[in-house]
This record gives sequence, structure tokens and C-alpha cells, in this order.
Amino acid sequence: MISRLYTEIQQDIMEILKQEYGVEKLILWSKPHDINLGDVSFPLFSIAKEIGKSPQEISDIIIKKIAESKIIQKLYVKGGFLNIFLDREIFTTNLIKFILNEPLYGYSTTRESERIIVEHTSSNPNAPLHIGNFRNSVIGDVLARLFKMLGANVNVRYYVNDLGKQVAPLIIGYHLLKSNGFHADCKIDAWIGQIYATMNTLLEIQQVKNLLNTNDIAVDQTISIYRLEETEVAKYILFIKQGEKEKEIKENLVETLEKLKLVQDSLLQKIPIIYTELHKLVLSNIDNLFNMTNNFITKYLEGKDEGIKEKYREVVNNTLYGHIETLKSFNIIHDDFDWESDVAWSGEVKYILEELEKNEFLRHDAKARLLENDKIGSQLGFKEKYSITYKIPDIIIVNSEGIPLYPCRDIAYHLHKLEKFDANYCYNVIGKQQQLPQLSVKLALYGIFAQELADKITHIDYEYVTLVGRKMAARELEYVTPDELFESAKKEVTKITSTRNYTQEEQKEIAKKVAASSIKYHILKIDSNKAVIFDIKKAVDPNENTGPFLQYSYARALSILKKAKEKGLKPKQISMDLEKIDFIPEKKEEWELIKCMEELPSVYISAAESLKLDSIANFAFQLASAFHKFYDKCPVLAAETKEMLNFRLLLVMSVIKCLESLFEVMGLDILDKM
RNA sequence: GGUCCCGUAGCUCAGUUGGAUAGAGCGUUGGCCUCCUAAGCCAAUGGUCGCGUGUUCGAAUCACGCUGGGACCGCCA
Repeated sequence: MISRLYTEIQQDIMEILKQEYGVEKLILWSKPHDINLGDVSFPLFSIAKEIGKSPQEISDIIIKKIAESKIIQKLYVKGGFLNIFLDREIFTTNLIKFILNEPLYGYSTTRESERIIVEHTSSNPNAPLHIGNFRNSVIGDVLARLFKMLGANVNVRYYVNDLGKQVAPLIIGYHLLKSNGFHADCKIDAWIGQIYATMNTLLEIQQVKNLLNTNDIAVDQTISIYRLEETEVAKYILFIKQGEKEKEIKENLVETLEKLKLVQDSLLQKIPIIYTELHKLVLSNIDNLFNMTNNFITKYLEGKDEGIKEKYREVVNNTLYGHIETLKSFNIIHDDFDWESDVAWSGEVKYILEELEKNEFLRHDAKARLLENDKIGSQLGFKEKYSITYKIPDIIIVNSEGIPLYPCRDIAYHLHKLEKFDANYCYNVIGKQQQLPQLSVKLALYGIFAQELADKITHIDYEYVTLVGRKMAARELEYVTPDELFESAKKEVTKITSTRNYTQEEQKEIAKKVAASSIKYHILKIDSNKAVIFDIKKAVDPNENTGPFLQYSYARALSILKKAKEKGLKPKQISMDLEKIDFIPEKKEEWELIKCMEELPSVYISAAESLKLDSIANFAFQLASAFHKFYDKCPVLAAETKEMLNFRLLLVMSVIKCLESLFEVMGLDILDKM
């Protein structure tokens, strides 16, 4: 059971309208802009038009019929709105009784029978998590927590993309360093990120030099093929410009050269030791990095070379340990990890391709295969079902060498994932750039198997996080990690706590919890399809941040209860059959707080329906804000009467339960004091 | 060229299944600790809701067009 008093009134009204006029229409409740107008209101314009009667006439009927309800104290019509004043004492009694008797307020069985997979983070295993893909983790985590709050059986999975082409140079570089006695001198995934950026740059330099050669530009043999010197770059650019190639080719070459030179120089500055050492090691141990990389990719994809498998797994596992550690400090935990390579080796990919071929959904182009998205969509009613009116582009799933690509494995993975957990629903938190591949997965499953299978899948997309105007780029070591932010946030928090009477240990505890919640909340509160331009100063600024605002409201509430206990004050237990508490909340701050708390369960339900998680954060802010106002204007321990004291204590206890529930859903830490 | 997303106060953002005078926080200015934690509260300041047309009793919200930004559109994931 959940408490949704407004919704009950709404349904009563709709029922009356149905009985009186035979009209079934959704009448949404809203809050009047001015609290003096009422507590809830229902606009009657549209229904009036439909029935052909005035709002006044309609409301007269409603008023007559609904009058017996105990919760409503008064209702009247103004300007086409049916405004309702609630009976504060009864409303409050019901609400407090309900909140205090629930083990977890807001928990419901709305989605009880459902088994739900949430896949999130699934970051490429060649770098630490940065603030960009951390948005993914936050969204996924809160989504999973929300479904749990609504009673679902949730399974959180991480898809390990170890088959990415970019992983291979990392594997080579890592083992080169390791076998020459180098060890991580920082968090393991951060170190791996540095190796990856270096190796990728060396590889790209080699490739661009090869490209110069094929374009009849003599590459300086006296300089390392993995290095770009100032003078040689200038020379190449001059040659390119004088050459007879097409303009576009020329421009691309010049651009690539200039960009790579910049990346190389910036890496040399950021990580001079790793970069120079790796360069030396590659030069002396590998005769062709490009060939070696391709060899690694092919061998690993085949999955038969145990040596290479071991090498890959060791490195990728290390990156994952790093990711897990980062996530853990933000209370984010996965249940299962699925390796892309396992999917590739399983034979499911082959099966998928055969089925698609059989159903004639593949277009051939030499050895390459394209999934005919639009054909599936039109023929099987998919487009109609999901109201897609445009032509869906085809997507390449097997390349011209006959090698299945990522989307192909993703189709197989989904089949595997859904079966393994026997899921009713599967939510994939993946950046919006993957809209087409994600749609293709759905279409492919729709085309091959039962359509219900495809209907289970939902792509939760989100906009990217950019850093001072550019994207986070692992290849250039151009990112801010949550780990770094966490450290700076902790420092900022300590500035405040150090002025107070806390022990070292308490300060540390507070810093950790406040920092984590600041960062998580800062990301969560923004609508996921809005791009975030990350400003490190703002994320860490305790004044700008509203995560601690919530924690502080909790600490304040708890402090009142503690003080009450010290004074031997205890609120009367309220029993379930209690009709009325002996107090009518008259202060604006009390009443607003009460009404706000009532909305909490509805907030969860509609957040899960609309998949707008920021609405939870914004609600939490409203609630905390209402409590701070109450705190300021309504003394609890120094209340004027015994009844008032009792009532306000009950209110504080209720707020605590609301906040605990919200912290649980958002995965934020609770602090007793701060 | 096509598809999708975004454009609201100086800054960061809510509000969008059409509803009453468009809201917060930060910033700026001023006020509130003899009183439960001032990481708080109160007040003032600040907006052609990107632009235009249309639908409607009523548009930030819906439709169409335009504009600025981003993502995707055949061998990366």
C-alpha cells in the first residue's frame, strides 16, 4: 500500500465525472500558485468544453458528491479551477501514521513481479572512469535503486568491452613495462590510462608515417617511426601542400599531423617518464607495432591463444578493479560482469548471423554484412509500434574482412543477458551516440525472435559531459576523473569542518561522505538529455552544491531528536487506529512540509515511468528546503504547548524517514552530524 | 542532405501528457545566532521562456518554418 492522497481525490473526481456525464477523462491535480487559494486544484476547462457545461456547473456536482470525504475540508471554484482545502488534522494524522509505520517510506510493490536488468557504466577498459562516463554510472545506479524501491528484482550488469581495437596497444604496452620492471605508481586504472594514451599515440604516429609513404612523401628514416619531430612535421606539411593530391586528402593529412604532434607533446609534458620509457621499449623490442597490434586483436578475437588471453585478462581485470574501487566510493555496485570476449567465443554470434541471413535481413556488400533496419522495421510493424516515421539507416555488423563488429556481438549479448537473468525488462544506460546501434539490437531481436523479447529492451541515453568546451578524450589523457574530483571535494569540505569541534576521524568521515554525495548529486540533478559542461570549481564548491544541503537537513533533524532524548522528551506513539492527533498544523512552514512529504511515493513512481531521475533529486531539494524553513520558524523543543511539541517531534521523525528513503534511492551517504 | 536531442534571469538549472501573476540555487545588495548545528533562514535585485507563424478561451509546453549548439547517418565501440 502506498499513500497517495492527492491521487485518491483525483480518482474520486474522475469517478464522479464518469457517473454524472459518462466521460472518462484524466484530470490532473496541480498545486495552486498561491497557497491561499487552496492545497490542491483541478482545472476544469477541458472537461467543461467536452461536456458543454460551465466549470461552475461541473464543480457544483462534484462538490455535492464528494462532500462526505473526511480529508477535504472545503472546496470551491475560482476562475475555472476547482480548489480544495484539505482537513489539515486528518490529512496530517493519516500521513504521519503511514510514514512512521512503514519500514521504508516510499517503498511500494508497483513493480513487484518484475525482473529487471540494468546495464550501466560498461566503460572501455583502457582508462579510468572519467566524469563523462561516470554520468552513466550515476544514472544506472539510481535507476537500479529506484526499481528496487518499487519492489522489482534488479540485476545490475557491467559489459566489459575488452574486444575494442583500442585495447590491444594497451595490452602490449602494459606487459612491456611490466617485464622491464616498471610498476604502477598511482591508482592502477590511472596508470593504465597513461599507458593506453602513450601506446595509442605511438601507434597513430606510425600509421600516419605509413600513410605519408603511400602518398609518395619520403619519411625521414633517421627519426623514430613512433616519433614526430618539429622540423620533420614542417617538412612533411610543406611536401603535402606542394603535392598533387586532392584538396581533401591534403587537408586531412595536415590536420592529422598537426593534431598528433600536439598530442605527443602534451603527453610528453604530462607523463614524461612513461612516455619516453615506453617509446624506447617499443623501439627496441617491437619491429612493427601496427602489425603486432593487429595480431593481438585477431588472436584474442579467435580466443585460442592462451598466452594472449592471459595477457589481456590480466590488464583488463586491473582496469576493472580500478573502476570498481571508484564506483565503490560512490556506493555504486554491480552484480555481474559480462565479457564481450566470452560472447564472441561462445558461438552465439554465428548463430545470430545465420538467423538474420535466413530471414533475409542482411544486405551483402562483398564480405561485409549490413543489417537492414528499415526493412525489419517496416515489415514487422516495428516502426508503427514505436511511432518511427523516418527511414532507419542500415548498420554494418560484419566488416569487409568478414569479421563481426560490435553491434553484432551486442545482439548476441542481449539474447544471453535476457535469458541468463530471465528478465522482464532490460535497461541499457548508454550514451546517446549509440542510438542507432541500440535501435539495431532491438530490431535484430525483433526480426529473429519473438517480438516480446525486443520489447523488453530500453535504451536509456544521456548527453555527454564536456570539459571546457571539449570532450573527454582518453586517447589524449584529456579527462577529469571522479577520483580526482573526490580528492578536491574532500579538501574543500575539510576547510569547513576544521573550524568546528570535530575529531580527526569525524572530519575524515564527514569529508568522505559529503564529497561523494556532492559529486553524485551534482550529476544526478541535471536532466540527462542536457549536455553538461563540466566546471571543476563549481562541482567542488560547497556553496554551489546541494548534495550537502540534503545531508545537513538530515543532521539537523537528527540533532533535534537527540536533544529531545537528552531532555527526556518522547513523542507519543501513534497507533494505526488513531483518528486524529491533537494538533492542527497552522504554521505555513509546517503545512508546506507535510504536503511535500506526502508526494514522495508519487515522485518515485512517476520518475520510474518517465525515466527522469533528476526529478527525484529536485524533489529531495524541495523537501530539504521545506524542512530548513520549518526548522527556522517552528521551534520544536521550545514549542509553546505539549501538543505542539509532540506534533513537531512526530514531524521531525517523519522528515527523517523521508530523507532516509531519498538517500537510499540516490545512493547518498547519511550523516548524523556535519 | 536526413534523423534525434538541447536553447528559460548575469551564471547553473527546474517547470513541457496546454492552465491562474514563469520558479529555485549561485551572484549582487541588505537583514537574522541570549533560541533545536548560520553548510541555514528572510528580503531586495534580475526573464522579448532562441526567433517567427499557426492551433486554442488560454502556449515556455502542441504544429509548421527559421536560427544557434551537439550526437548519429557503411566497415571504431
